[in-house]
Amino acid sequence: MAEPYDFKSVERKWQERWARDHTYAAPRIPSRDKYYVLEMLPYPSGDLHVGHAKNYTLGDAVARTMRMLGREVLHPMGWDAFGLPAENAAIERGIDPATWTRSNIANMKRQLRLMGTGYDWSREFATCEPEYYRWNQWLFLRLYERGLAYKREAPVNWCPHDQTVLANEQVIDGCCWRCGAHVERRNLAQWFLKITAYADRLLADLDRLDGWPERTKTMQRNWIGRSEGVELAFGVERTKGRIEAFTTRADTLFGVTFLAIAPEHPVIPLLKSVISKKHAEAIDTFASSLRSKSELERTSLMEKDGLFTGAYALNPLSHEHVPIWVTNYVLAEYGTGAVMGVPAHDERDFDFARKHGLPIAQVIVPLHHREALAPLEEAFIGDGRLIASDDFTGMSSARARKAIAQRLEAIGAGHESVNYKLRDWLISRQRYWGTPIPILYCEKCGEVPVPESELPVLLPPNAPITGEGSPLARIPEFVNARCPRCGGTAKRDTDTMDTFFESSWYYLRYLSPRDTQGPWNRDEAAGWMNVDQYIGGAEHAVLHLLYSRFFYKFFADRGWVTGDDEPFAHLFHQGFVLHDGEKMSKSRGNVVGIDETAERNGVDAMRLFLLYATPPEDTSDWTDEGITGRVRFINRVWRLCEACHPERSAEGAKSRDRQEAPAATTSAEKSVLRALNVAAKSAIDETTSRRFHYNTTIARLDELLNAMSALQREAPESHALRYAYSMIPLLLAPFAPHIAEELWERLGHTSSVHLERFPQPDESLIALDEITLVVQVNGKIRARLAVQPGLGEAEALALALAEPNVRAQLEGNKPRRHFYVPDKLLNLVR
RNA sequence: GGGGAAGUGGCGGAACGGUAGACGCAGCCGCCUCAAAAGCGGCCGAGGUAACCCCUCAUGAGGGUUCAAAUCCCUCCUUCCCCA
Repeated sequence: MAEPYDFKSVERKWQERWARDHTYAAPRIPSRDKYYVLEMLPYPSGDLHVGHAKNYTLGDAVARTMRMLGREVLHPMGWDAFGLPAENAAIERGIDPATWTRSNIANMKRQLRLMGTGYDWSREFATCEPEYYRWNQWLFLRLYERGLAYKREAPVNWCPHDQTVLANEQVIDGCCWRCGAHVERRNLAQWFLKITAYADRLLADLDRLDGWPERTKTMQRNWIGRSEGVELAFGVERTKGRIEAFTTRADTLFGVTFLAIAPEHPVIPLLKSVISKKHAEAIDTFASSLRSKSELERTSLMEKDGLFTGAYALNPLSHEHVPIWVTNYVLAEYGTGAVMGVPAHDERDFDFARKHGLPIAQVIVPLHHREALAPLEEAFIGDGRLIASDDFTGMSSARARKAIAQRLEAIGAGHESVNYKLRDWLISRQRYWGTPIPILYCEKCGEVPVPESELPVLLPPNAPITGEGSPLARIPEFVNARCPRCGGTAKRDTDTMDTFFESSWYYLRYLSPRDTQGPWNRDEAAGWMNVDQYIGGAEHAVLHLLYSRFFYKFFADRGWVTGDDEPFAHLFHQGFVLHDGEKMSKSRGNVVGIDETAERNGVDAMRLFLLYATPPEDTSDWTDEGITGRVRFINRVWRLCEACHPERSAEGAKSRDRQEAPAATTSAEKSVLRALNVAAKSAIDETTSRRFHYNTTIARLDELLNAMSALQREAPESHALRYAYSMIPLLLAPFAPHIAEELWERLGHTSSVHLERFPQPDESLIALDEITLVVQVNGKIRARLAVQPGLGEAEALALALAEPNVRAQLEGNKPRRHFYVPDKLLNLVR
């Protein structure tokens, strides 16, 4: 019995060799066909498990295959190192966030190497390094110059547990995305990035992103939420004030029976001048009861409620007086903070009118009707024909929307307008472990940007991190500064940036990670961008992936990047990994770690199993039985190749050159050569089509081993077998890089198999000598004919009609029609 | 409430309108062995048949398009994901 495969020492040996030789280093500027493949940079949370491994294994297999197909591959890795968990560790265990983060990075880097991934580590960086976040500050100032970063007081999502403000995207079901605490509303002065200035381009360019999953694009479209309509003004009676409202249904304007405004609406002080004291007090009570409620509660969870203000507004076209109500479901931040109430034609307005006894005025009827329907049981929300709408009566909804918009415009009471659900991106965080916002507040000069020469504004060490309030605000040496304009005393902004800021451009930093002249080198960016294949979880569909597109468009507008103004040409979302059908979590204690798996099964087996278990986009299940199949595979490869090993010394020198495929004579030999080429074709097709269903490729490798076993039993000295031995390392290289490298070396090669060319499939060796032609009668299989490929239609028909079973089914008749798919099937229709 | 994806043997899956179940896991039988493990070979959707052949049924349910549907279309059911 041959010695068993010692995966542990082989895997360690090659991981060390690859690190020593910089096997996966990419050139500064690509000289030929470049391929930039990137997995979303990880947050250094501590330990990697097999769920992470699935993501990185996929990216690694893609990178290795493309490299072997002759592309110049950039495959970098870094660390999204700012963020709350480091600070929480500081609060809970008194560990310095920087220390905690650094040790996690060291551990995770070790684990990534342990997985046998081929990254260009010379490009590694962590976003918490001053050399990185200085460029965050630099980019912030560039946005600031253009008016794309601005500060304003706004009601914000406040997490009472993490004591910080959250972006809308970080509020999940009314709760904090990180800690799950209930989110409240508060008013604070905050920094925003004006992503809304790019709303139209972010939406329109989705249509060009052919390499993105449709569902991700749909999510972004919904998030941007473009709607076309009319912005119109209602005059407030007995005042000179106006209330602006946006509607997509201008055709229902004559059906307005009330106006709903947010309790925070700026018109309220004006209303108070014309209403009774009792009404004014009631409004205040109502508003204060809502102040701490989250948006979700107000718009979805709470019952629609409201209060008549005592004031009336004037419909600009019908000149009707409509009561003004404050409601809990209209939000000051959305649109104009006011909504025209049309109970007959809007579900929410209908419910509200019923509850509060407001009139329901029908102005739209279905196209085939001429008069109002009997009292409505529910709102009629469809398009139709207008009734009771002055001279717009009789028009279709679509025509009336245009006509009414024009009339409003003519009388100066409105105009056509586009509204977006997308709101500006709030980036201020009252936290320590992030990029300080490079702004000073001078007693004389006001808001002053930190000059470029003074960047980076360093994060001070030894901050008092207690979990309450802003740590930076409690460090006088940090807060107190000189005004760069007047030299007087100034105070620093004590907020840090949302960590999504740094992850919106990190893919550019890999191109020149040590650059001191700019965030990236423009020549290298021109050479490498955009990212050819981006791989990461679907949970980032509207967060990171939208912010990155926004940033990149800004960079393109500034001329800092050239070519396409989209950063990611192709996007792939991998599915996650369960353990025995359950989600992996520390609390369940069912996390399958990288270290234990490497120890027990070897990482080549782990990588093969992760790719083999399911298509990569599907959820997969880690089971102990599942991986045994891949452990067997590895051992089987080893045994088969060891059987050939004694001949190595004699053949070694010869086998160093790429061998020609020997002529196969027996069917077992043909099977081996065919399986070899089929496997190569599968790997190439799955990669270049970007389907990445390597589960099928690995099944083809199983078949190759089966064919080789059969040939070995039959003719152990066969040249075809020896040829297969010489090719197997190349085929395995993208998926099981260690054993591939070891076998390659044992064949006598001195250079890395990962820098070799992948075998090009030979179609003539894939073709079969004899194929099975299926004969159907009326779509049901009635015979299988063993024929030569390329058989003509007439011959096929003649052979089929000679089959007894076919004749029996035809009952002596001639088929009326037939359909012939060459080399596949013949369907006879009776 | 809205949007999206998916339902195939005991299990993971394969089949990109043309032979349903590749490949693996589990199971069963055999070889090897004193024995076991490992390994190697074989069987493995359901029913009919002594049996090979062959026949019938079968891709969540029901309908449709087509010479031909797991695949395309419609309705429903279930599960998962995203958004509100």
